[in-house]
Amino acid sequence: MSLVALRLFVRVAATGSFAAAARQQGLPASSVSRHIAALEKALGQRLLYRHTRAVRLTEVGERYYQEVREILDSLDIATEQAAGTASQPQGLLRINAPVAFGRRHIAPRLASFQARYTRLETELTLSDAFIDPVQEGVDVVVRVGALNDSSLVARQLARQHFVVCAAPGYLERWGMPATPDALSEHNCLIYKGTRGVQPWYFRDPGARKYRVREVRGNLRSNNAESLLEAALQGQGIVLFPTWLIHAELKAGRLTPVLSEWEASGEPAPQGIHAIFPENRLRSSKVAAFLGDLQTTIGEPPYWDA
Amino acid sequence: MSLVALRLFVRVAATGSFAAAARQQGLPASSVSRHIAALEKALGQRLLYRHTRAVRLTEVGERYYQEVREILDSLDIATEQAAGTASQPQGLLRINAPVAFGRRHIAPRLASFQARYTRLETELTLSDAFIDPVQEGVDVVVRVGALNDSSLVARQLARQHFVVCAAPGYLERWGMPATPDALSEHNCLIYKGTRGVQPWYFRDPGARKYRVREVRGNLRSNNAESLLEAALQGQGIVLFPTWLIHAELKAGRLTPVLSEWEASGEPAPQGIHAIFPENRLRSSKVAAFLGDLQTTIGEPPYWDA
DNA sequence: CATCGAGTTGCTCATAATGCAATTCACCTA
DNA sequence: TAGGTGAATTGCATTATGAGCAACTCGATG
Repeated sequence: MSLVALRLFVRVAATGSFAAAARQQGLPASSVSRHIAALEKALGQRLLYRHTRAVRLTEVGERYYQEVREILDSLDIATEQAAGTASQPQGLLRINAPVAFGRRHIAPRLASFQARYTRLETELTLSDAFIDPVQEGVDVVVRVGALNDSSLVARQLARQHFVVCAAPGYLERWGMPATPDALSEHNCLIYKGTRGVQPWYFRDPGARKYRVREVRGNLRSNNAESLLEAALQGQGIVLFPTWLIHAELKAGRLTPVLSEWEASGEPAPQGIHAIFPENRLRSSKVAAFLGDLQTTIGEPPYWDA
Repeated sequence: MSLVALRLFVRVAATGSFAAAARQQGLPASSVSRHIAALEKALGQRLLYRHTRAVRLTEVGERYYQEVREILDSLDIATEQAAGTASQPQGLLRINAPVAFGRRHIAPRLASFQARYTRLETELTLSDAFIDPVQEGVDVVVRVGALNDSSLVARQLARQHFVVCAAPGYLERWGMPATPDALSEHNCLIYKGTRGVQPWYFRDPGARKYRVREVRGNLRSNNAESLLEAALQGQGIVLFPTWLIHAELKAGRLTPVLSEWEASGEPAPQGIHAIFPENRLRSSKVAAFLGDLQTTIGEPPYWDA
């Protein structure tokens, strides 16, 4: 019985696919198949139902999977601690983040991060769909907004603030709205994602609750950067989190609007979180990354400072 | 990093010797050396001080050993449970017992035990010196008498009773002692072990405490069977636990003496115990063996019935 | 009905483990 | 103090094990 076989089994069980496990481990699918077969032979027990499209765990496979997963995690932690005593974190750190956030705030930080931890390789994947770190075998997942899952640990990296803004050219031409209600007279470029049109919330100075204001415009998109591009060209007013547009604000290519009112794209304050399986917290790789990220982002985050 | 390397490391750490680990796993010592070296290389850390005679754990080695040992145990349990669902316990069961007890009460039971669990191999080693199951890699250790160690779990198999007895020929010739005090007029064959001469304790009918009686004789030995042999030939009176001499008593080759007095070789009642590491309790091999042993011994044990 | 993706199997090749022998080294004994 | 002994390491030839590639099977999808 070999460790690789157990690792592959865990990956197969988590992903529900031999091919996915093979890709993650960088092995041919045939090896995966043979390793799993060897494992089953050693146990004298079938671990997976090979159904045509997906692979499902047997009853004993399910129990075995739960236990082996924990065991391998413990082993990795123990090994890492033994290896890491007096030395740096090493190995492979797999990070997943949303495309926009990752490009702006993760990728630029990786150079100095890796310069500091030279023995660390990183694998950064950017995707906007939610990723289960367990299923994908990822160490840290960065997500913006609501947290739904529960079996994972989340650590807040920063609060998310929104600003309403437009290009100076737009404001010169159409004027600066004086109140949120005045937005109805303006062309608002609105994000429309899987959850439908994103409402614009405003909080009056001193008030506690956000209130929705009607906004309309001639462009909606499920791609924030397209809206941003349009706004930069003076097409209209946008509502975006500060981490997304701080460079444009700082460079003056966008001008804040209605800054006395606190704006938001969500009915409640949101944060940017790092999410990971509970036991990864003890991993020095993850700890180093989170530490680096939190200090470089700072409080308040550098894009809000 | 391979499982065998980890297993070997645990064995080396437990025994403090490459050679012993190699023997236990049935591998050449060179393989052990190389596996450990590979493990250390993978960790980038030295795990063992190769001192000339013995091998000692490094500080990180010590921590790693503790963790890996538990991890491997968990893995074995999980694997066994997965493999054993709906099937019989299988694999290798390593038993250690005292020579006299093992020959009389373990070895004769193994045939029926293994007939019942056909997929189980057993390895019975008999030794009188105390054996640390962790160190020796043994599943179950049977010991008679006092329990000193603590990190292990002990389960009582039977209470130990002593009888004073002699061959009929001896009693015909020298008479039957009427009271314990009368033993001073008799030739008592006395066990003398590492703890010195074994005193003979007696408890008056109805009394609670044992009292030592002076006994003397012309033969002392640290080998119970030699004393037994001498007693069978009519040389003198012996004090022995019933499990040791029940066959001779039943066959009439030895006759109990002073049966109104409760005799003992220890100041307090003693038992016969199965001892094993705590987590082995969940092993179905061990569970099957203990179950079989307890039912075949019975309560009271068959040698006392 | 054809195509595609997923899993398995056959085959070759390279890497790694094994087992044996030789060597080193400290300790123990004569 | 020299030789013997047991333990660990190293070298080397043999063997076995896993990787990688390609061909094949089998459902599902469009």
